[in-house]
Amino acid sequence: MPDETDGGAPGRRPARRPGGRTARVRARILTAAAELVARDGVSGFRYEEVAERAGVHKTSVYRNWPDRERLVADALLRYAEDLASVADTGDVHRDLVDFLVAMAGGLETPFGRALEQAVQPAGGNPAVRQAVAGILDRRVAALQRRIDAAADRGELPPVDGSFLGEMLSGPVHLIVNRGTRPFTRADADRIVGVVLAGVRATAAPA
Amino acid sequence: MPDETDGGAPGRRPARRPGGRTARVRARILTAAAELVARDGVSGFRYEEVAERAGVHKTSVYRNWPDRERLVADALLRYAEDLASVADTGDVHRDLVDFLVAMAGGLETPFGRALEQAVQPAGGNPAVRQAVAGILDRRVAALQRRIDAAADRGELPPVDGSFLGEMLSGPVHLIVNRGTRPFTRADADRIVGVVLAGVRATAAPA
DNA sequence: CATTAAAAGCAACAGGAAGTTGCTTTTAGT
DNA sequence: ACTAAAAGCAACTTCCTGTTGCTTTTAATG
Repeated sequence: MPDETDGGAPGRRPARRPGGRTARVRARILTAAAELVARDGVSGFRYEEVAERAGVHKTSVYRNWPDRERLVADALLRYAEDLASVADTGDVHRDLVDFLVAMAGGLETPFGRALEQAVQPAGGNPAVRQAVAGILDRRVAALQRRIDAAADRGELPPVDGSFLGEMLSGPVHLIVNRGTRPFTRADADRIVGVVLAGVRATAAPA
Repeated sequence: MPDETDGGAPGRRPARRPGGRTARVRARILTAAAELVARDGVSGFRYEEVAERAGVHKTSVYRNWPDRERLVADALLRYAEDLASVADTGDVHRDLVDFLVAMAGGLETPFGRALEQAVQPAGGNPAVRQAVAGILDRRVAALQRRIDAAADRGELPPVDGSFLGEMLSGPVHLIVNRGTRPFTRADADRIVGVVLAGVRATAAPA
């Protein structure tokens, strides 16, 4: 995650110094920020508390991240790597159900909620939103690959993978975001069942 | 101290006065708050600006709504009446597509985004969340009635209306919330097509 | 229409976080 | 070992939140 590597022209010698202490300080800040964002949401975490928790002075936080939104985004991105992946056991239905259950689990996490909040179009730097949206989309991409594989094998008719991804994950997001009831494996099973049946029926109308 | 029930029963005569000016002031505050919430999101609107926009003194806002979250909720609820309804032309598919398009239109509104934000489990008074969730759910209820009507006529197999509602509106929320591309009637048509086909296929297998 | 108390207006607070600045100290890179 | 980049530090200013005591308006009541 090199963000501010030199301006560009190599001419200047003045020696930037991303090593050693600086790197340590930045890492601690990001960790602290991520924890606080997960705890308090995107709005609601405080610079001073970040500094305190990171064991770093307030000004160091401000000077490294003059933009609050960027700090949030960098913190989220740093911890966004552990995303659910999609297995390929040969049984599409089962693989998709597993994926949805894993995805729901991730979304229910405080951290997942923070990510979710960060992509909301209301409020927030557009650049940040796009960055976070990108990492969420990587999941969909994995899903799409799995679907394409199934289509190649004839398990499914050829379909638009991103559309199918939306059909599958939309209800999951809805249920988890509302938070009024837990998302269960039975939910995932019903969703996948209806969507796959629907895709098969509409693609091959007999 | 005969019948000085200050606390509970409506017996107390000391003349509360919800009429006239008070009502006007409260209405102006709610209007202003709703506009600002729509513009700046749930977090990000300021009491002082509410007061200014309402042409009312700051303390009047604070004294009427000591709780920030309650103010937001009341403002949202006041303007949440104009919700999309579901027609019944006899053609389920068409009715549902119309509904989804209308719903997407509502969600794309700054106001819709604010509502959406208010139900997020992260951050925010649980009571408020539940209130807002309630009004969003009224839409689903209308949807459910339409579906039940179709089932009665044999257009659809008997299904769990709330499940169907989630299947249909989930993808809409997802697409609109991401905000990366516009939601079109073609989207709605595809969604309804797949879901209805899926429901028919899974309920009447073979 | 006069009375009266509820509620609005007003001004002056305290408190806390955001953000800035000038200076000193540490330390990475040569 | 030297030097400048970056961290620490302290002392600000600014803005918003939330509160309080007092004055003025005005809705409700008779």
